[in-house]
Amino acid sequence: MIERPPEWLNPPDLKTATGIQRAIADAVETADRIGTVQRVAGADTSMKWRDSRGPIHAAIACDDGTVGQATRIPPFPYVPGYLGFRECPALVAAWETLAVKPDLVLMDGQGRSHPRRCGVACQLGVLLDVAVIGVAKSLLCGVVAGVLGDEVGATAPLVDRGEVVAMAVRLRVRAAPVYVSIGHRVTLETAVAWVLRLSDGRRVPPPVRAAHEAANAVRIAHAAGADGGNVDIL
DNA sequence: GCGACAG
DNA sequence: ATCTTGTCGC
Repeated sequence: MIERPPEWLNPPDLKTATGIQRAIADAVETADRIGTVQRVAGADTSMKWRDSRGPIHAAIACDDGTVGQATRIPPFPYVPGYLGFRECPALVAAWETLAVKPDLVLMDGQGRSHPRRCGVACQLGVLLDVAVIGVAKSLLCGVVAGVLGDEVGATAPLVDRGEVVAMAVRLRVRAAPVYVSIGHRVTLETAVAWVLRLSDGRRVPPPVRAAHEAANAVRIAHAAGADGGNVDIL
């Protein structure tokens, strides 16, 4: 049984990055009651449109406003089921630029809800040895069992080949759910509790949004030559 | 064989 | 994933 968090956050000022950062910090203040987590971050990557062989820009956005970032050339184009092998090199490099490491990371993508039960969130968690929760916006495998309620906070299990591999969670009314799954060192129940705690009434939780924005910023800066065209090829 | 397919 | 323009609702 999953307990609903007692209170919801006020919507942040979405027009500014500081608004998002405040939302994350506020959420962590009330969320650390369900664990020993001190610092939360979001992780995401960005790339040029229709250029699945081009550089991958990774960002890890922490709740204190610091951002780890890196750019890498992926070893192969996008193939469903192999995303972790494309994104993890850049993500690990971004992690290494952080002076202070987070205790919990919300990764944009699947964790156990993967054909071989090892999505990008699992891979990242193992490589970094840190707790990771997978937050995906669409499905790679599995079907939602039963009916997902219309209300914010509604959940329904995602089943693949007889296993519950994730939980569909509605974070915004009249919006599609996100799929929360185990990444690393966290149970599905705890993962869902964290996502609910960190949510602010929008479809995607603030840490993932912040990481998305940060990764986009890295890509824009790279395109403008602000990084001197620096790309470490692995 | 056919369709589906995170980011 | 990313790009672009327009429309709808609070």
